[in-house]
Amino acid sequence: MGMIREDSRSTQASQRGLRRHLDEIVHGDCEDVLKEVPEDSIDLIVTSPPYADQRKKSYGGIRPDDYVEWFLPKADHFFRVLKPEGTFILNIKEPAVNGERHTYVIELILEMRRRGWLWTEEFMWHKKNSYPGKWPNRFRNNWERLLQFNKQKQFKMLQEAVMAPVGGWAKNRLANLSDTDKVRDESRAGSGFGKRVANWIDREMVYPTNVLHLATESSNKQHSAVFPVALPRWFIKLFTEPGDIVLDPFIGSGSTAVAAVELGRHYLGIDINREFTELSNRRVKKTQMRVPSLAERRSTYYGDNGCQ
Amino acid sequence: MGMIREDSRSTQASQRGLRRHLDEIVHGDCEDVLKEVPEDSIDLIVTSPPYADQRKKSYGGIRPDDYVEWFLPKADHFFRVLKPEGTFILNIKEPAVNGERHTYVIELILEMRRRGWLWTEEFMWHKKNSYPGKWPNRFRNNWERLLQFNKQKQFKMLQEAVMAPVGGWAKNRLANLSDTDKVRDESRAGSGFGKRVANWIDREMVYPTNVLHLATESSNKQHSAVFPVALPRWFIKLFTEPGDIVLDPFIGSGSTAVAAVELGRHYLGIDINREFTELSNRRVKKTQMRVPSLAERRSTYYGDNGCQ
DNA sequence: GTTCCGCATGAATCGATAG
DNA sequence: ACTATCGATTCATGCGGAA
Repeated sequence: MGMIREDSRSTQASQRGLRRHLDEIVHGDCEDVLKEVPEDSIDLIVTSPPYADQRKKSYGGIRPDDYVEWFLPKADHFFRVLKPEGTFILNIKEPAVNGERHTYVIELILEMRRRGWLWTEEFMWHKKNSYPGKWPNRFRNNWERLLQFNKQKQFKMLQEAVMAPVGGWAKNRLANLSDTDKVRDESRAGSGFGKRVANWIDREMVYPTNVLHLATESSNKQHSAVFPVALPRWFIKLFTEPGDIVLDPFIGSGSTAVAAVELGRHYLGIDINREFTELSNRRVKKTQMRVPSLAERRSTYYGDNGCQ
Repeated sequence: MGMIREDSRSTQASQRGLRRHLDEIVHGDCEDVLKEVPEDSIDLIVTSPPYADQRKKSYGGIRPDDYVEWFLPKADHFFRVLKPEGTFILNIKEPAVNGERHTYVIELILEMRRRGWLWTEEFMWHKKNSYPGKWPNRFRNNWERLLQFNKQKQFKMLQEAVMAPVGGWAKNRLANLSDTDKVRDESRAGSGFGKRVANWIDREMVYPTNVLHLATESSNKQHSAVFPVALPRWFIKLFTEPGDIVLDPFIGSGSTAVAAVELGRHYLGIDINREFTELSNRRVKKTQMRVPSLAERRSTYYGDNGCQ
């Protein structure tokens, strides 16, 4: 445990079982795949597992009442492979069942604490564009939980990496810039908007809060990613350094791997659905081709957590 | 239960024990005071009880580990006095203790369900002005829970009363228009943009979500209420009709009573701290003097839940 | 009258110090 | 070792006075 700083570089990647899967998206049950991953080797786990669902489907068909039992053995594996100073971010939200919010998420928190996890924080994801709909006894759900678990009270956290422009007009100006605008302004090294952003970093940046304001990525042509890349990106910047290893055991459409590649981190993705692994592998490959420029740009700025 | 509509008017107020305290803020322990309130007589309970605290103080000195035990007998009283179709809104948030979020809130949810409550929904209060500070392992807390409990699956809910103008959405639409579009629109008819926005606000109303964006009234020198009036106001409009009865058993600076008066509902406030009851009684008196005009104005509009 | 600047004010949390 | 107290840190908001 005294060699944390050295471990956090890619020396860990040379370990046998891990090297086999490093920077890959593997098809399989994460419980099986993780058996081949050495203990204390992962810097960050960030994932959005299949939510509990009433009806049986090929993917994500866990009944709410069975969810805790289904999840706990996997959480044990996560505990084993996570570095002592690493972090586990779990995106989850209980559905309404029988007119009530189901209790499996809060039961899961209690059970994970009994198994050694620390429930360090609960971030709130405000989903700015939520699913439409109307019910007589309920409004649309517009938020999800981002549970932070750790193995010990001292964990790696790089708060400066996610500082955001100070509140008010500055934030709105930035939020309204499109990605292409950002690229254009950065590239024209001169008196563009990007340069002024750099000035603000020195003076007018504040630490964020535990509320994240992000829109879901709506209808991306290929895949319907409910887990927007900005979400893993934020936590990867916060809890890892370049060269560290990020694990997503339910990687779905690959957002976590995309974010890891963009930020120069290693990734290990797992999914039990073969189509998803193939899809996300293609998506990550595309990212890797355009990443050299992105890696530098994104690491300098891109530090907002949405609006407010 | 078949006379819900009649009961929801002030006929209930004629019952003996209730009439004694109606439209008053009473000094005492809510467990004692509520013994004098008949069962099934309250339409809405909305409250922000003292949060658990490490240190002992005169007000709010409950230790986190003792909180569930302290709260449950009170919750039993709330259950008794609440009408079958009534709602209980509980504003609460767990502090960080020993590097972790304490679990007493989620334990309380589980215990209240065992005692017959339905955990219908969890609204999220995004506190736009959160307490400052910086710590090595944690960001500032920027949200609190608003737990909704009910006695039965069918409860009174008047969704139209809290519909909000599309405001933010309209603004974003405008912001995303190209510059040339803006110029063209501004040049047109002089008055231009602002007027169009106003038209949209008047016309397009949408149902809110389960995320509320409100700032605390901390900077208010008269009464520094961490529970802003807008919060009880929103739930009173959503879950009661004019003439209904609202209970706040930990009324503090009186925000719930102020909102009830503004909206033409009866209130019953309780607080164990005598200074608070006197303060909030004065505050409510002031509200009652200016309310006749307010009641009409507020009931027509004032329906936003913050930014969005 | 507007706009702008300064200032007080928080449901906070951690780590150190003291009993 | 365990518990109570204290200092340091930090930012959105609304008020009041000034330009």
